[in-house]
Amino acid sequence: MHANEVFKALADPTRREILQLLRRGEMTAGELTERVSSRVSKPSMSHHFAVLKEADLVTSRREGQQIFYALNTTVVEDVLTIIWGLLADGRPNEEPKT
Amino acid sequence: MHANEVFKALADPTRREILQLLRRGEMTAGELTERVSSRVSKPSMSHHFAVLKEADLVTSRREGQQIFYALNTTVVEDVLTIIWGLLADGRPNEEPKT
DNA sequence: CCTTTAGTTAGACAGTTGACTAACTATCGA
DNA sequence: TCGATAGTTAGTCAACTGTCTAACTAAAGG
Repeated sequence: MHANEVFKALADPTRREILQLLRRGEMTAGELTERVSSRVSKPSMSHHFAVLKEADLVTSRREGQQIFYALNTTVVEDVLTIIWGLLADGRPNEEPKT
Repeated sequence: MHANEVFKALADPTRREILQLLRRGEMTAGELTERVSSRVSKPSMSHHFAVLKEADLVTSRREGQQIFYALNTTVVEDVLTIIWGLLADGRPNEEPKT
């Protein structure tokens, strides 16, 4: 698990928004480019997709002219585990707040 | 909650190592500087402490000549919530793997 | 084939980051 | 008050990041 790539990927607000848009299901590059609030160019978006793929946070598949991106849900638990390992160890747990 | 500051703070391996060292309890700036594997200078470490404080990931307190840093454990749940919100929504939960 | 549409790759450029050395501030102890 | 110790602040610099435009690749449809 590449913690460095994952956190660097998450450190950009546009990329976090892409991930949020993908929570409901896969979406094409063009659709994501239209919906992202920062309204960056297609090449910039393409770059962000590459970073997210490098971090293994999304997968892609081509269908005709379009490329569909989707959350790589298998990485979710890994990420949570890393954060937990970074911040929540060392002492017995506090009372969980639900 | 400043997601951007938090993720930028977590995107550096030295800072993640600082957080890991702090899991067992508070530690002085000097002690952290000695123990960090990248062996960077004191000013560089001071910079990292500032970034971590800005992200509200650590707290500090002076005791005599030394400054003790500690994990801000109250932010842990917030961070986990952000990650969960970014990556784990949109569909009914899978079977939790415990 | 040629054109259109969808997306990526290449290259440039400003802004940010992480590192260093040098100098400064703060506290302790004699 | 002087010197030593612990950290921070200031200033510099190379490397990295995010953005853009221009040019390229891939597929569809006539």
